[in-house]
Amino acid sequence: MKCIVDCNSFYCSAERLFRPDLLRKPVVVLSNNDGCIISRTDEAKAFGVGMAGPYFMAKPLIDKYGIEVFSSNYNLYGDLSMRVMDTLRTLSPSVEVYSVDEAFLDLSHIDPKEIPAYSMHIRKTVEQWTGISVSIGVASTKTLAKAANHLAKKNKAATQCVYILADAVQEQKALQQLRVSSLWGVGRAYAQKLENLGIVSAWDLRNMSEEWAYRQLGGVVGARLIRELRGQPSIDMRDPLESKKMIATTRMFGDPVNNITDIKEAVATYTSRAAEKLRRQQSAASMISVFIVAKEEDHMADFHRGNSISDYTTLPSATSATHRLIKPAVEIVDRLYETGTWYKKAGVMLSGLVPDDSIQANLFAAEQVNEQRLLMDMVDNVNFSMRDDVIKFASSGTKRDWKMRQALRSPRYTTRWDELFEVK
DNA sequence: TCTGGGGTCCTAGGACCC
DNA sequence: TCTGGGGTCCTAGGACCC
Repeated sequence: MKCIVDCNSFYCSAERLFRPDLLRKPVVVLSNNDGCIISRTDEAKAFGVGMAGPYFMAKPLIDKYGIEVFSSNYNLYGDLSMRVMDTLRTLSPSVEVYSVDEAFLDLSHIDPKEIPAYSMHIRKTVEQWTGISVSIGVASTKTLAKAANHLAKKNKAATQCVYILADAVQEQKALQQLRVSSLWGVGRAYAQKLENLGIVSAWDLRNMSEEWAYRQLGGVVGARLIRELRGQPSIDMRDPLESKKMIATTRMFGDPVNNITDIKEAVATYTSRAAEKLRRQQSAASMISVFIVAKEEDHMADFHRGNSISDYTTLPSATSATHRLIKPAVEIVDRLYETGTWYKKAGVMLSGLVPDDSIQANLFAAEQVNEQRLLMDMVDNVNFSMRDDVIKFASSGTKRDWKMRQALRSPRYTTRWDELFEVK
């Protein structure tokens, strides 16, 4: 059996951990730049606060009901996420971290009769060890486990946050209750298409043929979805050692920017960030692309499809050295930038990733390459152990007008000595 | 006035090769 | 003057996820 463990309102729960006064109060957490609501507690939801909606639109509701608001604090969430995942790894030999707040567990080592008790044990252990409450779904496939999890969350009181689909009868009952739109793998576009075709419940979809799904729902992906819904495992557990195939760092600016120096500073900074991620997984990149997005005049326009222009450079040889990536990145900015235009966002993407050959003392690499790698390791270590970016490249700038807004961030209780939680 | 960031997989279609 | 079939590699774009 496959099990999904999902932290309840993760970012909000993380904030509450250090603010027990907010325990049963409505709380929301905002995206970078304080733009959207990306996490909300059940209490906030009950007041009608929507998910992923713009903050400014929910503001009246938030003020009216005195909802507590936080800017996102990724240092805190990342640290708590690690603790949750470490706990899960003591409970199953096979754990796939699916996102910052979710993991799949293989429970084939547990006797089927023991699964309800074991699931409850997982939930209680994580809560006791980390203070984070989780919801659990268990079923024969990942997709059905996600569906079970959805039902566990929908009625926390009755399910105690655990829902198990042990046989075909329970699967049918569950799928009949779910709309297609809440299935894992069915997004907005497909949900609309399916409902137009009169396929409303997850059970309706389960009863369509694989060939039909192949034609209507994106080829092999659609056919696989049908098999999963029928209880035929078709999405395997992923190898935890797999590394990323692309690394990106992209941000909205705090305020729109119209001079090339600011944009180059931002791009240099994002490149440093991306290069750190690259070195962490011991890869080197052979291609770098940069995009910048102009601020559109029409605010009603679909903001996700802004006027993005991009270009890329293929590097003479794969590298993970920050300075060798920054140079081509800012050269791309020169090609893209148009005088007089206001820009609101930029991003850097590293691809064509290969294992880094220049790691530590590689006897076969030129001495100079090893030196670069050692320098980078040193920079990473200092930046990790001290504060953000104690050491940075001059091209990243020092004043950073384009930096994002984070007006309401909580202290980094668990990762900064000077922001530790104080007990009086 | 104000709408996030970081990923994955898949398909279609063009360029090129023999 | 006529002009096949099969394969690979690449990019762009669409769909999805949290």
